[in-house]
Amino acid sequence: MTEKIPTIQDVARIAGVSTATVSRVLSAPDMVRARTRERVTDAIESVGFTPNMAAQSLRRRRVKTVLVALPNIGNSFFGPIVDAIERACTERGYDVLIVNRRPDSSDDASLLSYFNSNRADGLLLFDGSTSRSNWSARVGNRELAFPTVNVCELIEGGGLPTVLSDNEGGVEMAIDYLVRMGHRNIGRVAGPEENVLNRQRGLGYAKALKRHGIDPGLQWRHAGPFGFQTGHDAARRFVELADKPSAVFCDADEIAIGFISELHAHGLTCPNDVSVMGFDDIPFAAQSSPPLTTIRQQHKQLGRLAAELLMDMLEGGLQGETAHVVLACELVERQTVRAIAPTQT
Amino acid sequence: MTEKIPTIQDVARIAGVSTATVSRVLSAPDMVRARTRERVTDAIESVGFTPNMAAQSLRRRRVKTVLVALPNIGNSFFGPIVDAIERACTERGYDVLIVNRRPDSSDDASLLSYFNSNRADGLLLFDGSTSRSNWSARVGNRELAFPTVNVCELIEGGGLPTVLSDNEGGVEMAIDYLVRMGHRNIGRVAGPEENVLNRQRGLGYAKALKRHGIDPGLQWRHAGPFGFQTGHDAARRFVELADKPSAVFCDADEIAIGFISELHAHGLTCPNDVSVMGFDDIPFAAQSSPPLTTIRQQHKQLGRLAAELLMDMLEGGLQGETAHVVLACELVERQTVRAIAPTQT
DNA sequence: CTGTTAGCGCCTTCAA
DNA sequence: TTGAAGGCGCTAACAG
Repeated sequence: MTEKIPTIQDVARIAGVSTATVSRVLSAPDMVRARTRERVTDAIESVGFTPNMAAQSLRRRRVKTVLVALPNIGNSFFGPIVDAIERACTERGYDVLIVNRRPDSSDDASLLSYFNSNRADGLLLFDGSTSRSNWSARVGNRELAFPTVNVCELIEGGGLPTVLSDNEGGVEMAIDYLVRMGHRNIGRVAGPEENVLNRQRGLGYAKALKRHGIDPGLQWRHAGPFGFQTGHDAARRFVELADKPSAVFCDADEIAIGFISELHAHGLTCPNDVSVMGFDDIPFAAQSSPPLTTIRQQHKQLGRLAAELLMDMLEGGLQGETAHVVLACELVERQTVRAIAPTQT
Repeated sequence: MTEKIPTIQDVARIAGVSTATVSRVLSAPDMVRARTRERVTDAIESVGFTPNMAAQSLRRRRVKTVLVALPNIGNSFFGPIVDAIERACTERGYDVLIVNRRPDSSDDASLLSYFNSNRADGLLLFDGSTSRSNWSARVGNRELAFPTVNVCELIEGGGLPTVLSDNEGGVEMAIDYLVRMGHRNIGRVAGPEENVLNRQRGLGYAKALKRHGIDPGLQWRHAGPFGFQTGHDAARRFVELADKPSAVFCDADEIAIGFISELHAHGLTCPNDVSVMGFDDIPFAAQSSPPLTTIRQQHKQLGRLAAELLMDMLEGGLQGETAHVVLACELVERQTVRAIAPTQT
């Protein structure tokens, strides 16, 4: 029944050659005479030989595997990105290992162990917690040896190659748009305080407001983790507000959608009572009612570029600088923003 | 800078013991005298030793890795399930490898190669295409040797252990509920024809309708792949209907949400003009406007049970029968279904 | 309780 | 162009 899995030895025996020749046929076919090569190929075919990756990895010291460390696989924002990563990796023969990054303390060590134990050659790291300053502290030690690319978020001062969106510019774009639509009292529901994205987006928010002569410090603000819940919380506080902003920018689509949803539960509607914008353009943004006006990140590109950059590094490219790729965002106008006649605050 | 990664030899040398002893400390500590053990532990600590998994796998013939093959990572339905799988696996020291299952032909072979090449010990397979009858054909050959658990969907006649929801019962529950709310003209937007889920859910749909004296054959129906697009298409056809059903059951939440969204674009509203139900209870279902009434699958449980079943198999449990786990669904009443006075069709 | 030994399957000099 | 041989790092008998 369960026949033994064929090894390179079996192939060699059947083809009447040495294992070295079989190995060459696989990794350097040109070194083998055509006739020999054909016999070997046939033998491989006939027994259905697949190189044992454990053995191969042990010899070659690389496993052709990329580790993807996410804060939360369940978050729909990551779906398309992981999809793109998987595609790019598969194309180049790499496997994709997924781990959920728990906030738990000593997690860094466990990520590193993937490298030390030869389970992954490189790391695609989604991590934006500034509190994790320890990562950068390790740079210069052996830790640096784990080829890593920051994706979407980044560890400031970590000195790692990075692929992310122009968060600051994206938010500016959002605010500019809201102002153009007549809004001058623009609240914000921010992401988690300890996250770089929160900072970057906050910068864009403040910068754009100032440019339009609006004091960012005077605007309503709420912050919390990325997710619906933060939107709910914000909405519950919003409805109590005496002087309500006419528009609210949310740091993430999930927050925006949660915000609108909870608003509805309280009898307010968007965009009649408030205009709302999100950030990300997750697949659901276009489906929610009303469809969400938002800033699009290039999910697919982010994933693909990060993966390719990492694989290039693994294969010896990237001799020079530390790459830092910033992708532009795009305004997606849908129906959660209403034009109003400018009033004073 | 990049110091050499320590091996078991280094540890042995430092601790003044043989590599065998170090190995024992790691896998069978009780076999080692306490004092020796401590010396070894210290040595391990001091050099930061982590066993090389490639070497370990080569010897042990197992890689402690589970392969998860999804039809579409991007689909938000899978998020929570993959999350649960990853949790369960991590708890027991398994890694999770992810592949997107492309509909491309000979994909089966590539999945098998994960086993043959010793990259994964077992497979969690999300596949419900009945056209894929070849998989079952292989059972009995070496193919069977790849320990596999079907999740959510299943390959009929594949004879593989399976973990899924009671799809038939779930849909019955939905229809019963709609009837209870006064609906007797109940359309359906189905999933892809070639998918088992479509069949199972169709069975429940027909069964429940018949039980209530309604002819399933007379109801409006539309089918398409799981995803928003199918909901859109269905809605565009729906608005043209002369005799509109008062309620529509959708085979998936994404379909339902797409349906409602497109309905709105055509000036119809839910539940005033139509009542709509979905299936799955994806995270967004609760956030959409209006919040979606749906049938909940136990995502976390599905993922966890499947993973544990597989790991049990890998570790020698499951000597006996082929497990077939069916989880109950649950009705989640929200706001997309309206009670109406019963009328005749 | 601990050490010695012999590979797991593959790649890669080094010779022929 | 091909083969022989050694070893990657670890584990699992088998001795002691």
